[in-house]
Amino acid sequence: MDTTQLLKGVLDVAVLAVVAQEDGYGYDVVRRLRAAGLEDVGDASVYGTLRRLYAGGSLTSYVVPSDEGPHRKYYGITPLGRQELGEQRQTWAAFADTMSGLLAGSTGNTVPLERRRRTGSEGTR
Amino acid sequence: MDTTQLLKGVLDVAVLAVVAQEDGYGYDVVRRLRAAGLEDVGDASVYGTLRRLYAGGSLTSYVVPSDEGPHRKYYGITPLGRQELGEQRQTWAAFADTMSGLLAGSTGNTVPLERRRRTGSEGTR
DNA sequence: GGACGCTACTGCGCATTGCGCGGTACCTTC
DNA sequence: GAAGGTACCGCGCAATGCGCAGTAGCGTCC
Repeated sequence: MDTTQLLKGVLDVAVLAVVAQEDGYGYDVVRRLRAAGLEDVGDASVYGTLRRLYAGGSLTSYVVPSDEGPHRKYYGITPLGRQELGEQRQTWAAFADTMSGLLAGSTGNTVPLERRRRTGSEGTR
Repeated sequence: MDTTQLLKGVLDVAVLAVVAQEDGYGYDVVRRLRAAGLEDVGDASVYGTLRRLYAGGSLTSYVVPSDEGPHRKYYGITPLGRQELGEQRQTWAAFADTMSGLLAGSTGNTVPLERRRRTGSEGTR
């Protein structure tokens, strides 16, 4: 449902990854992200992220006038951006691993009753 | 790094998962989460999450006076919580999968130069 | 030719959520 | 009785994604 919160801190890597594959302009990056599976990503979020990454030195940018439509602000990844991407990917991998471990403990419904705590259930005191 | 943003929207599942395994009180849940790998989780975040989940009906709570120390506010998972947990786990799995696919595209440095420069973006024309 | 629609980007303000920090309180130990 | 670990709460802040409105170029349809 609310995949929105899951994007926090991940949009950066996602955008970096997409741009690293090939330079792209905002509108295009949005499409590519959605095509990649992040279907609910908002365009404003992507534009904002691009600007932030650019401001942080992870991306460069150049404007290309379009024949059919408004100009396009292309973004390309910088060495710093590539480095960031590398680190972030690792951070993500570790994090995802941790989470998978955590979530593996409870299969949603099947719970090893053996270790059930006697749940005191003391009355309210 | 700043794992803090990655926790967004995930702390909920994490806490649910931990409590689903066994009832626990705030201070304890914090320890368990940290032990599970979320070492940087703040206690205030956990307490807040517990309260939020409780308010949402995913958790029940009962106070147990402790012999050595302050009282402990135990939390247990409710059927609704278990359901939430199940859904969330799936959401997470799907999301993680998407991300892994996205990040797989760029190995940080190795990029298939072949597809460089193009962005045709098969416009509707 | 004006309305409409798609492309493309920007700015504004809001909502969520994790966190630092300070405060309260209980209990044990030196 | 001061110190320290346990245990919880509330306040206010910061980061970030998003909806929405606005601007603008260009093509199409009636």
